[in-house]
Amino acid sequence: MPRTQAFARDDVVRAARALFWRSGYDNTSIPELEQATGLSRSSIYNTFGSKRGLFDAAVRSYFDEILRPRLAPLQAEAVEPHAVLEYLDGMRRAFEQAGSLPATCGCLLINAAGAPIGQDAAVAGLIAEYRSELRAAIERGIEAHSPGLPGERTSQLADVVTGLVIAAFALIRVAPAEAAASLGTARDLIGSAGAA
Amino acid sequence: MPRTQAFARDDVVRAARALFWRSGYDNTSIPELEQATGLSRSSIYNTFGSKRGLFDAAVRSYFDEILRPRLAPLQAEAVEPHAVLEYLDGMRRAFEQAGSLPATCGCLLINAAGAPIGQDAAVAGLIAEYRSELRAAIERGIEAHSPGLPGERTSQLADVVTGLVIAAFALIRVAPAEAAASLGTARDLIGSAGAA
DNA sequence: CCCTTTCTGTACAGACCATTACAGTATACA
DNA sequence: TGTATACTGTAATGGTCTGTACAGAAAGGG
Repeated sequence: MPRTQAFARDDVVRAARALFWRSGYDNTSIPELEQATGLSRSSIYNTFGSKRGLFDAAVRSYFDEILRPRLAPLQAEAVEPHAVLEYLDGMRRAFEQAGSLPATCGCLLINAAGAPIGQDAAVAGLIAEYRSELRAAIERGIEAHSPGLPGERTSQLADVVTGLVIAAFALIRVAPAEAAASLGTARDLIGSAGAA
Repeated sequence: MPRTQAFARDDVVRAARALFWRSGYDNTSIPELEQATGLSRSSIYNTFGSKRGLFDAAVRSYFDEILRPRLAPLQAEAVEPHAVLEYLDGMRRAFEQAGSLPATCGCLLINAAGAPIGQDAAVAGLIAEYRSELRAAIERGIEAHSPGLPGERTSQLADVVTGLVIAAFALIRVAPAEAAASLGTARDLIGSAGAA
C-alpha cells in the first residue's frame, strides 16, 4: 500500500555527517543539508524530525562507521601485539592524507566538545563515553604489546596515549604537523616501554 | 576638544571576553554583548569596528591577562625548579574550582580551534603560536626541574606534557574529572622523570 | 484502473542576526 | 558661553535562519 522511500537513509545520513563534520552543528544550515543530501526540507523533517534529529543520526553513524571500526582490533577478544601501534599509524596516515575529512576537520565529537552543542547533556555524554572507550581500547592494546609491564605503568601509559590522541584531534585544524607528531610521540612511548 | 570616553575600554573587553569564552564567537550575539558590556550597539561598532574586532580584542586580552601570566614563571630568565609543577597544579586547581570559567568552559583558544572561527587564518595562527609558546615554556620548566635529563628525553617529555594539557582543555566541558586527571598524569611523569 | 498512503516540493511565517544611518547628547576648549 | 567634536541611543535594513502548512506527485495493493 504505502509508497516506498525513494532515497537510501544511510547515504543521506553520511552526506549530512560530512557536513556536520566540516562545519559543526550550528554552522550547518538546512539549505546546505538539502543540497548535500539531495533531499528537500520536507523529507528531512519528515524523516528526522528536526535538524537536531539529523545531527544525532549523523553522530551515531560517525560512531559506528568511523570510530568503532578503527578501535575494533583493540576491542576484540584477542588483541594482536601490534594492534595499538597500527591504530596510531592508521590515525597518523589519515591525518597526513591532505584533503581528507580527518586531516582538515579532526574529530566530529571532539569538535563538538568545545562548541555550544557540547553543552547538551546527550552529546556531552556521548563524547565522554567515546573517551572512556578509547582509553580502555588503548590500555588493552598496550597490555597486548607489553604484557610484562606493571599494571600501574600500563594504566599511566594508557592515560598518556589517550591524551596525546585527543590533543592531536583538537589541534589538527590549526597545527597539522604538530598533531601528527603527537601521534608519533605516542607511538615512541609505547615502543620504548616495551623495550624497557 | 574631544569628549572623553565614558567607559573603561579594558573592562568592556573583559566582559566581552567572558561571553566569548563561554559561548564562542558565533554563538555570542551583539545584543548579549550590549548587555554584558553596558555599551550600546553604536559604541561597540564605533570603538571596535565590528563584532570580529571586539573578538580580536577579547582574544588579545585573553592572551595577555589569562594565558601569559600563568606561563610567565616558565618564561623568565631563571626558571625555578618547581615552576612547571606549580603551573600544572595551578591549572588543576582552576579546573577543580566549580563554576569558574576555566572549569566550565576550558580555553577560549582551544575551543576556537574546533569552531568555524578557527578556520580563520589569523585566529588559527594565534592558536598555533600559543601551542608553540606553551610547549617551549613547559620544556624550559622540565629542564629546570630535571637538569640531568638528556635533551632528547626532555623534548619528548615536553611533547607529552603539552599534549596532556591540551587534551585537558579539550575535554574539561564534557569530562572534568578526566581532564583534571590528565594534568595529574603530567605531574606524575615529570616527578618520576626527575627521580630516574 | 482506482484509491489510499506516503513521500516531496514550494511557499510562508516568525524570529533572530550583523551592520548602518541618523539624530541627539555630552564634553572640552576657546 | 558658544561651538566643534566625539560619544551614544533608536530605528531601520537586508539577510539568514529553523520550522511548518499545504498542495501535488508517486507508488503499491485491490
